[in-house]
Amino acid sequence: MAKQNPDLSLLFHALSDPTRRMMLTRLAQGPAPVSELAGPTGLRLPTVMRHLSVLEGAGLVATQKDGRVRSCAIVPEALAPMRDWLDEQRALWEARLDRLDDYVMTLMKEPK
Amino acid sequence: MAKQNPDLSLLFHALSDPTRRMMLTRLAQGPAPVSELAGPTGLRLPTVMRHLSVLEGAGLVATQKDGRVRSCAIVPEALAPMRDWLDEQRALWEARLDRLDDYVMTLMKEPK
DNA sequence: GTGATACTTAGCGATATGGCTAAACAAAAC
DNA sequence: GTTTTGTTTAGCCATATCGCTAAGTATCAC
Repeated sequence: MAKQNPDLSLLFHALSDPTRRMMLTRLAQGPAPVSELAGPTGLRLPTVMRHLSVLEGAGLVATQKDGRVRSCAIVPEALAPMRDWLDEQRALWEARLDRLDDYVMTLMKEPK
Repeated sequence: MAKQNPDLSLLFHALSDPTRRMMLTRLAQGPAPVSELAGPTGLRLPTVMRHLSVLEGAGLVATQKDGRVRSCAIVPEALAPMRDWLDEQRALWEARLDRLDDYVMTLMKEPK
């Protein structure tokens, strides 16, 4: 089986961890250095670094180093593929429900 | 750290695998027995069963057994929490951008 | 230049994940 | 009642994930 949309896999996987979602939510309020990101999690810095790199790998967060401080910021457009998938999926389901409607209508109009 | 929304974690995790997304997409066309679900994946049945139970655990799929056949169907409303999270997150980001605008405006209006 | 600060790298341990085969089970089909 | 069909369970293997500590490295403050 082909890999088909590894982006989505990375994205969903990045979001599947509460710590990472917490970090994202914090970053939604504005950029922050790594330690400030780590604070609320109660986790050690290396652990947080790992989560951060997962978020970066998924394209959800961009970072840059300023002196000895690494500043982290959210990448708003990164969620677009997820939204697209969601919409596409909903469209498929609705199409199915429509076809089901048609089918039922056909049955009802069936002579006898 | 508290667990905060394990539902979301389950949901995102379930969606982070291409095989599971493929299965979902197939199910969007209508209910299917396990073997039909397995076919396109090229994976063995026990493997597919595992994926299926992850999807079930996340509430994305409901199944029922009819004789020796297990019929699987999508649960459309299961994606709602994800959509909510997405919207909430977008709201946060937009709020932030608004505040940034305000800040910039304040700076511009600052008398000297 | 010495020390504190802010990461960063290396590496370990426990558990989870994703694939498999082999063997069991249960309902149909014959 | 035996065989086929459609799962299901048990268990193995390789790799990935998530936490940690300990020991770097690189700036900044004195």
